[in-house]
Amino acid sequence: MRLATWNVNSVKQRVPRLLPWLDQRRPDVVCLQETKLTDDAFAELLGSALAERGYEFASNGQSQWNGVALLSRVGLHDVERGFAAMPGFPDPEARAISATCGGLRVHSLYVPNGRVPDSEHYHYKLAWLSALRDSVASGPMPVALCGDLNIAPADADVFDPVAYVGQTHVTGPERAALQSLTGLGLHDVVRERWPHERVFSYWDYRAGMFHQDLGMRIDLVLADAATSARVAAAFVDRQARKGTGPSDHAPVIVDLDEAPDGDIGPVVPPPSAPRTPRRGAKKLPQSS
DNA sequence: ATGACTGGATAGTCCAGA
Repeated sequence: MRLATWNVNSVKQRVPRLLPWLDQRRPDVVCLQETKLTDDAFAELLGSALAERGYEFASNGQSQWNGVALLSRVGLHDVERGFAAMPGFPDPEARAISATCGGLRVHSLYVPNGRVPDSEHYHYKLAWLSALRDSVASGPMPVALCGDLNIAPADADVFDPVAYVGQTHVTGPERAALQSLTGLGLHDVVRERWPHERVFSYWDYRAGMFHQDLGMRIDLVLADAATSARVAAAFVDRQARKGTGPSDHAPVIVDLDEAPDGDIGPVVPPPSAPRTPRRGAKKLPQSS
């Protein structure tokens, strides 16, 4: 099962990148963040294109800001928007959706930015993460938390740790909140696969930051031990950050081998299009 | 150069992102 998460920075603007990416990468389950559309507008924009590709979908959106969604062609059951005791600012925001897909409880998360350490937004971020932790602790297993966590887990996850001192995404309390999540027994599967490599998932649009690979790794997949033991490949799809009209985030893709007790796998057969790469296509980083 | 880019809402520019 191929699981992916992507902060698309407006799904309306990203349609010309999202649909070809679905056709090329053929993920079974996709977590989207920053869709920036209401649920009605999301269904209107993508409903038929997703159905053609065999995806069911569920979104939790609002106009203008935030918005998350799940796409799946391995089932989409027990959809929950938000989570128990999720704080608002002050009203609840569209930052979380979860569902059971192919036997896995999948969460698509867009953690609040935090803006400035010790600001109201920052404390909101920490409270939101704390409530998420409690919700996941009492929720179903196996589980994968996927999305834009807006925290760089370690100094190696930012291009210049010195430049980030005093900024959000790297502060002690944010990293402690992330550790409280992984303390539930969840594994940061991309970092475990690439323990020493420079791996980023976000690059500022400005000043050629992507071209210079000056970014951060803030888009994460956190999976329980049994699921992380199924990881066959885990990587950032940098190709999706290149070219015309990209998001400022790249997708994170995780391939899971079949579950020992029998993951039913895709319920919709893949289209018969050839899987051979284009001539001149560049190889993606693979896990073996 | 407390900037550079992009998106959304708006109708001039401002807020937000990270």
